[in-house]
Amino acid sequence: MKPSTRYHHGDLRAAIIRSAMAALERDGPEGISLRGLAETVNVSRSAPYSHFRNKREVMAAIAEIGFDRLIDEMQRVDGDAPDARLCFLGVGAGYIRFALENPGLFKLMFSADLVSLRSVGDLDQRSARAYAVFRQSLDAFLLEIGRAAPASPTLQALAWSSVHGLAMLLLEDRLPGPPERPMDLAHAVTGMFVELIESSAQRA
Amino acid sequence: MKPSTRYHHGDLRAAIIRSAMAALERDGPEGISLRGLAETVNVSRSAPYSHFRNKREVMAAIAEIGFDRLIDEMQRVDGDAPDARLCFLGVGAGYIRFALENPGLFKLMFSADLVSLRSVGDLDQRSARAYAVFRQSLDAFLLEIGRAAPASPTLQALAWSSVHGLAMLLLEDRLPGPPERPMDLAHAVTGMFVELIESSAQRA
DNA sequence: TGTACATCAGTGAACGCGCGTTCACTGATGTAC
DNA sequence: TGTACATCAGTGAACGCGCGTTCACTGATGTAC
Repeated sequence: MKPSTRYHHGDLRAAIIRSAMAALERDGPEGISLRGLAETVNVSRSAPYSHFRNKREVMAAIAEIGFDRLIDEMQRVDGDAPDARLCFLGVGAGYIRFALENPGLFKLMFSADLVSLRSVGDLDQRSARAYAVFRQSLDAFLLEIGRAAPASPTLQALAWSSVHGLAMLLLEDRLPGPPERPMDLAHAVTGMFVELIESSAQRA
Repeated sequence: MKPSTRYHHGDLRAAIIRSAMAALERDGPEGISLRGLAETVNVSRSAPYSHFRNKREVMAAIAEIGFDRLIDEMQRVDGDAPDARLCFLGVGAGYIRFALENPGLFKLMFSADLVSLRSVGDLDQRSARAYAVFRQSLDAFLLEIGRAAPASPTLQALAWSSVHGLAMLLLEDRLPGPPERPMDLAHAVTGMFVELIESSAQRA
């Protein structure tokens, strides 16, 4: 049985996406080429065009999966306690862990040049869902500590920016004195954010 | 007088950098090519190699200038009061303003793929200086409100991440419900960060 | 159960493009005498 | 002041590369009769 000799691949679409994911982590978002993907999957250069209209569609498909995985990673709470505080900490840490473990994918997802959300409905929707997960866990935490429940747009932006910024800086190695255990820093930073919110809530 | 016909350009190095800056904001970091720069400056394709060893050196030179400008922008404090709190707010807002006004340059400066800091001594040094400006204004602010003066690595990372993350999300248009006046959000977010620190300081 | 046929995933060659970089060269400049 | 010459910024052609995409095609598949 030589599956690589078959005329019809079987599930080329899935194979291309799988290969694209691998290339993404190997060479980064810029390193992906349809020709390269086709070669990896042992298929002619034009074969991918039976499943995708163009390169942008492939990139969008990958980014879509990326947002699903990001959601999974955020919801994989560390502890098991249904404590809103721990839950929010888990979401924040999950966000950063996802970025560190899938740097290429993360960069792709958050690069306007590479994937323009607005043009692809499904992608836009999934990115919104990822954001909703983050926002809801923030709101639940606020509620738990007795503070004005739906976070203001400003607080939302501050919380999201903190996690996203730290992920970005760690990824691009732009943090002065880069930590040898990045996730330790991630936990420390999210922990400090939570403490700041808590102490400010006690005043209100 | 036809300066474009001269055999020797005069100051090709500066002209290339200037042209690169323009291309950066027009097409983004990926859109820059040495050939394109040469063409813009009306010079042969190989001419740039009299001033730069390769493309990486051009990118590094631009990024270097970028960090200098970032420092200027951070130090262009809004008010005139030598108030450490206002100063820190100005630094944070300056950081985000710089990113919004020079998106291509900002992305280049913080992209590990495009410019590897570690390999270029001068660049590394200037990026460190930019970070120092930020850290010092944070420390001054902490001092002013009577809190443990040199910020812990965790607090440094949180502060830097907040500003950087917000800049990045605004730049890549990844903030849900993108604000029509981004700098208003920038001021609100930095303002909230400062308030959180102040209220937590009152407890200690 | 057997055969004609429509479908469409995959082929292979080609189009046209832009890129970084090298190399032998040329011509302007300014310095030493 | 005038001239020989070293220097080196800039030329132009070429090398070799990888890319996205198109197009007429072929061969496997499965359905209708």
